[in-house]
This record gives sequence, C-alpha cells and structure tokens, in this order.
Amino acid sequence: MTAQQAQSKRAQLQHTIRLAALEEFASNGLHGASMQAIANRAQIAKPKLYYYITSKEELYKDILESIVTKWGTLAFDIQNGDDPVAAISHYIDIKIRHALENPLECRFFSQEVARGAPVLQEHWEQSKQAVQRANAVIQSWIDAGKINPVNPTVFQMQLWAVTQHYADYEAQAKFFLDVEPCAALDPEILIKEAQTLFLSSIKTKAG
Amino acid sequence: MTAQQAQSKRAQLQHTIRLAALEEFASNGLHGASMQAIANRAQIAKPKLYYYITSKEELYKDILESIVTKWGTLAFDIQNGDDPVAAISHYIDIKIRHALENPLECRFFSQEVARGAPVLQEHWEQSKQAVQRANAVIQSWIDAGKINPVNPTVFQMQLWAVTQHYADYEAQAKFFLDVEPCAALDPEILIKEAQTLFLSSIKTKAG
DNA sequence: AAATAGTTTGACCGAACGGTCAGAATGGTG
DNA sequence: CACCATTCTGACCGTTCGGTCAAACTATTT
Repeated sequence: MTAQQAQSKRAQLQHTIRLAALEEFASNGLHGASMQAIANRAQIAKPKLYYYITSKEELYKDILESIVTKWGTLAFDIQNGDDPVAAISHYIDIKIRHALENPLECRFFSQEVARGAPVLQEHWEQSKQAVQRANAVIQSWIDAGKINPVNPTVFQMQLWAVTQHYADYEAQAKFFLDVEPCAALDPEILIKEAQTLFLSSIKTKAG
Repeated sequence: MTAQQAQSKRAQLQHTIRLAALEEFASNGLHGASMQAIANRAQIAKPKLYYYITSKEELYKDILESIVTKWGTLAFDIQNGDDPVAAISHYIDIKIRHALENPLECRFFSQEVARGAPVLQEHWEQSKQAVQRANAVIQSWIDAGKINPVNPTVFQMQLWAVTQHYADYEAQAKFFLDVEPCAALDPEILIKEAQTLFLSSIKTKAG
C-alpha cells in the first residue's frame, strides 16, 4: 500500500465516522447519541473510533463547525442585488434542494438550536452579519418600491422556516404527501409552491 | 390534611413532574433525557419520581399523547369554511401564539419527528384525516375562485413551518431579533408578517 | 393507642455510558 | 530479515444510566 493509498483509506474512514456521527447526532442530539452506536454505524470497534477522534464533544463541535462553515457559503447572500424575484427564487431553489439532499445536517443543526444552541453561540455573530447584510438588500428593494414592505429579518426567518421544514419534518412531510419513508420527496413541487408563496407576497401592485 | 387537599397536592406534584419531564425531553429528546435530571428539575428524589410514573418511555408516551390530543383540538380545522382570509388569519394567530406560549411542547414534538417519529406514528392517521379535511376546504376555495390554486397539503405544511418555527428555533429567532434570551418574542409582529405572507399569496387578481 | 394506608428515601442492582491502555496485528523501510 | 511507525482491539476503568426495594416516615381511620 502506497502512502497515498494509506492516506486515502484514512480519509475514507474519517468520512465514514463523520457520517455515522452525523446520523446519530441528528437523530438523538448530543446527550442522546452513544459512542458505541456511532462505532456500530461506522462498523468499527469503539477504541478504533477513539483512535480517530478525541472525544464525543469534540466530534460534535467539529461537525457543527463544518456545517456552519458550509452554510455560510450558501447563506441568503444575494448576488442579484437588483432583482428580488431572481434572488429569492434562486435562494429558495438551492435551499430546498440542500434540505432534501442533506437532511441529516439540517436536523443536526436544529437539534442544537432546540437545546438553546449552547455550542452554536460562538458562531452566531457571523451569521448575524449575513442576516444584516441581507436586511440591507431587502430594505433597498423596499425603498426602491420593488417589493411590498416587510420586516426584513422576519422575512428571512420565514424563508428559513419553509425551506428548512422539509428536512426537520421529513418524516411528517413524507407521511402527509404519501411518499414512502425510503423514497425521496420531490423537490420540484416544493420549490414551486414556496416560490409562489414568497414571490406573490412581495409583488407590488405596480409590478 | 383533608382528602381533597391530599388529592390536590398529588395533582400538583404530578404537574410538576410533567413539566420537568417536558423541559428535559424538549431539550434532549427521549434518549438524551436523564431521569435523574427530571427528578432534579422537579426537586424530588428519583425513587419518589418512580412512585408517580411507571417508566421513562411511558412518561414520554403519555406526554406525547397529551400533546397530540391537545393539538387535535386546535388543528387547521376551518370553522369559517366560506371565508379563506378569516380562516387563515385566525389559524395563524392562534398557532403562533400557541408556539410562543408553549415552546416546550412544540420542541418536544419536533424532537420526536426529527428521530423519525417512531412513537408518534400511531397517532398520525388521525392527523392525516385532519389534513385531508382541510385539503377539501382549501380545494373548494380554489374551485370557487376565492383563492389562487395551490397544492393544499404543501400549503398546510408551509403554514405549519412558519408558525412552528418560532418555537423550534426560539433561541435563534431571539438572537436575530435582538430579544434577550429570557425575554419573550413579540407575537404581534410575527403574526402580522405571517398573515401578510400567506394572505397576499392566495389573493386572486379578481379579489 | 393501635392499626392501616399512602408517601418518601437511602442503598442498591445490572447494564450501558464515555473513555483508556497495553499489547497484538499490520504495513512500509532499511 | 529486522526495525519502526501506524493501526487496531480485548479487557478494563470509574461513572451514570433506568429502575427496584425494604424500611422509614406521615397521615387517616378505628
């Protein structure tokens, strides 16, 4: 085995562990997750697991941090500052697809927030800056008469709520939409309906 | 101590236990909750706790059942079948107030759903009937041209997502809205913004 | 006062928890 | 082959887990 192969094998195992931990934390939260269960999911012995991590809390913090970092890049970071319809449509599109494709990350995150976000708090300041930047853009749309007036922060939370919902309440959504638990939700209809909801609410009578 | 006083004291203690368990389960889920922690929150010794309950799972199921029963009565059970604006406005009003006043129940519920709703599943059939009844009403609004066409089930999930959000993500919402963690969110603005969102989306060009 | 019923608790159980460690296996390098 | 670093694991640590029980305490009844 070459050094590259060994490194790749190691990286692969680390990825397997992260996935196993993500599953366990997303289902049961920090306190409810069991290291034995994570080891079982990763199909390794518990001491082997501890060869690759330092502790339960560190593993939890690492995963949370990587989620926050990743999400920072796909925040409501409006590129098309002058076109509200395009910006909001695009955000809803990528956010719902992200929720359907990464439900574990989403539920991990909401588990943390449900606990009062003790670990997350360190990372919130940067999120707040993203929210405030978006607030400024939304406010400029309002001032320019491009959209009906709304509370920009509340509007962003509504966007978050609707898009995140299909990850957090995946089991319920599948049940109500008659989708088999093993099958995937259809993103197209959810995206379309969400876009309809938010775009018709912002449209001015002039537009 | 009279028999009535004893009964009342007993009922009061049972209520204290339920509240302590609700807090613990809402924060940490079924697996993450500790019976010792529940006893501590209720300020009683652990064997005393077990004098009033049978087991952790039974306590969890009892609380979940009482939540589902209570929510069944305030479901999207449209009284004003002929007035979509009034029906939706009223639903948003009571649902957001309920979320702000009972965040623990809401988070208990979403913790259960995040796990895949293993315990909740028994109760879902009745929820589905409520959803389907509401679907019929919404469809009748569409057929009568009173509202723009939407997918009725998705529309209900969007309503649920936005209203439930302020309980599930209470910590985040307070942070972004600059509300102290100990203070309460202002229901009026959240209700108003939610009503604006959903009512402007359903309004027909004719209306 | 004695008997009875309901309530509370210290001490304890086996199991599972997060985590450790010495040593066995494994693999690349001289 | 010997050597060394990396990877892996059986056995184990102290603690906490959900849960029990006999005994003590309190309150009501006779």
